[in-house]
Amino acid sequence: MPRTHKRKRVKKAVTRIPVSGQRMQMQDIANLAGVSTSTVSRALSHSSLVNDETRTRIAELARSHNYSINIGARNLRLQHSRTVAVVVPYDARTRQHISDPFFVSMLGSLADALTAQGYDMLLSRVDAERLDLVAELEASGRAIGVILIGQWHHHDQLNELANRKVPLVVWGARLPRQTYCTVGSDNITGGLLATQHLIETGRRRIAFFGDPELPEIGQRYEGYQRALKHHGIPLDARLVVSAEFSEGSSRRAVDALLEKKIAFDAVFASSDLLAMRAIGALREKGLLVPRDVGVVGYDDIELSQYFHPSLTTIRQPILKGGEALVNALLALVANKALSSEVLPTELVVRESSAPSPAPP
Amino acid sequence: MPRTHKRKRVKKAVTRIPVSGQRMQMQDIANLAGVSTSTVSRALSHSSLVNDETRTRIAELARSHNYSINIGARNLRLQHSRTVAVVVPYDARTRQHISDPFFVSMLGSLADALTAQGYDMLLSRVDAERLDLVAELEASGRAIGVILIGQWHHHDQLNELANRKVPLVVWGARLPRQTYCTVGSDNITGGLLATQHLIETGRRRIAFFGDPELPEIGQRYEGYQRALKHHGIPLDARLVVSAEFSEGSSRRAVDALLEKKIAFDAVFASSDLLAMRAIGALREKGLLVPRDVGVVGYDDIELSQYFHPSLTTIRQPILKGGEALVNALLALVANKALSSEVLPTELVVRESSAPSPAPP
DNA sequence: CCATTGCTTGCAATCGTGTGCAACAAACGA
DNA sequence: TCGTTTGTTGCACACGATTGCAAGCAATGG
Repeated sequence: MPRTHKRKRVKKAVTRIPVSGQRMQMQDIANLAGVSTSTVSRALSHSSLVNDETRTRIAELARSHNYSINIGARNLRLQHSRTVAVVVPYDARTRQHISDPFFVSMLGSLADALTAQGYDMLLSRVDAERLDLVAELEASGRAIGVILIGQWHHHDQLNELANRKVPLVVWGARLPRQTYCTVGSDNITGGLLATQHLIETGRRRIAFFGDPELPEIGQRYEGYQRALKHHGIPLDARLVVSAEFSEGSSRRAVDALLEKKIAFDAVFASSDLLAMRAIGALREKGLLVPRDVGVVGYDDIELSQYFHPSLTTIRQPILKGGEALVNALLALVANKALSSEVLPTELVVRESSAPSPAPP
Repeated sequence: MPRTHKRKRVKKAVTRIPVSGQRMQMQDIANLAGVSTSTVSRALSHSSLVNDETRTRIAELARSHNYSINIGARNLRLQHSRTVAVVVPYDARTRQHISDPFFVSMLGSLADALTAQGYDMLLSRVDAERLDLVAELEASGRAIGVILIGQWHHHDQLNELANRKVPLVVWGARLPRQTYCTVGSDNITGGLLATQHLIETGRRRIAFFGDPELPEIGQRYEGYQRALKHHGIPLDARLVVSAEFSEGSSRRAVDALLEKKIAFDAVFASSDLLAMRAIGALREKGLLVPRDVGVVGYDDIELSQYFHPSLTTIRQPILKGGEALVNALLALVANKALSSEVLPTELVVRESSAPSPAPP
């Protein structure tokens, strides 16, 4: 025998009484206007199915009672949303914050680009070792897709995410055997320009600060190598110091070179932050920039021009980068064809690389 | 005669067939487990109403099919959400970005504090002249409340928002006749400490860079005044230069003082960014810091210690600030009693304020 | 005068999840 | 044997919006 239920609930009375302090909803506007919620819905979405007079009356009521449509309910019904997740991976061991000014500028650029297209931005910090968690952001409907700032060491994890069809776009380097979409700048050319510039200002012993294991840094290192080769300067592996983004590593890098008495007359630092710290460490050791050591950074963060000496650096197109990331993600979500994008970089010459006097 | 509808839709078949590529939902898990969605819902929310064996089986199924619950639907049903909006006002005329490193660090701190409490963070940029728009974030259900970074000139608008019962917490100064809740640092003491320190290092002609019309800056200026008074130094209004946050204003401030031949031997800049730019401008004019001019900044952003000369500054407790903002907002949303909070500030002495040699 | 057309509007179902109540089964006590 | 208790599960409705279809009304044409 099938189960039977005796209880029959009475349909909720249509006339919702708007309690003071309660959130206004469509039914309330409908009551005020003497129409149904259908009409209110259509009026507010500019449907042509509503009489002009009715539409303006409803719009006026909605505004004067500062009613805003409930986004959650709307998203549920429409089966989509206009929220994009932006994820900044962090290192759980060091509890390192969103700190590098370059990433921060990128955040601002993304906020602009998303706002311009009418999207909301959900900002998330995720443990770099648990990048698989970003899938949850999309699967739970929090966001239609994910923009990841920085690929770090996690090429494989990212490939796996892409294979699982997680809508994902990454700021970083384009690598071989890559199934996810990246937007980034031309790191090889950037590294080449920086190194070439130091060579042209008379330097020969150019140190490289940065971790070439990171894809973007690796490509800058590639450019560094090419420039050396092109000018017939032998690569000295001892000049390559794997400084990380963390505090103090620039100092350790400088110390290491000096302690081992490895001569150098220039530093190509793989970020402006590293460059600035390196300049500080050099100064502590009595070495002046650019007199004793020429320095070129990377990113062209805002402070580079106010630093002393002002910093020669490679500018990454941040504004374009943000826009490109957003466009790529939206294309991906819409199932449109898309390919990874590489944006141009540019050398910005300032004081920190001024030519050194010719050796005696 | 009442309307009648002939059409009667057939109830949707209970057995949803999970199409490949379609998003997994609760009904699919229910089918797989051979139970109803009610049981799945209860199992996933750890209700004690579900048999242990059933619960683990369902949990296992959900995990292995990487199902995540639809947050939107859940929020709609539960009438709440766990998303907090963080708003960074911007100046529409200058299109100025989220640029001041201090605000950025605050963003990171907020992200940490929110994540720690299990909240999502919606990051929004809003035209500073249209702060009323932040109400929409809450009214539309996007967020349960708003954390605003910086009150700028908009005390009245913020009061109005609070009067409209918009759940809102602001990073900034506590002002008289304020109906909204603020969290901020002790700007008066900060200004006092900075100025006192410059006086103690032998300076008498101390310029103030910043716009005292802004509440926080105004309080720092108040501290500046008190320190001067306490040491019997007359206030010279010509030394107060209303530099803004925007680029180039520090340079203009320095130029203005020099052109009018107003003597000064120190600068108290109301932010580290201003201080760094001021030092750059001074150097261009041949004035050395700290030899000719002692400089103290405000905020203690990360780069201050790497700057040359390293920057004496007033440290604001950013980590505590982020936590306090989040706690205040959650208390506000829960209708708990809460009051504005003032956090302690601290003088950090570095090179830029080293004592000048005694005058001959 | 009635059929047709065009313009507006409302009914009811729907999106995916949570929960009060009812129902069923098993265990228990009298 | 039968009522009661305890533990587990399902039905049906609700959350606040959108929309296909049907229906009402006025204007129009034959």
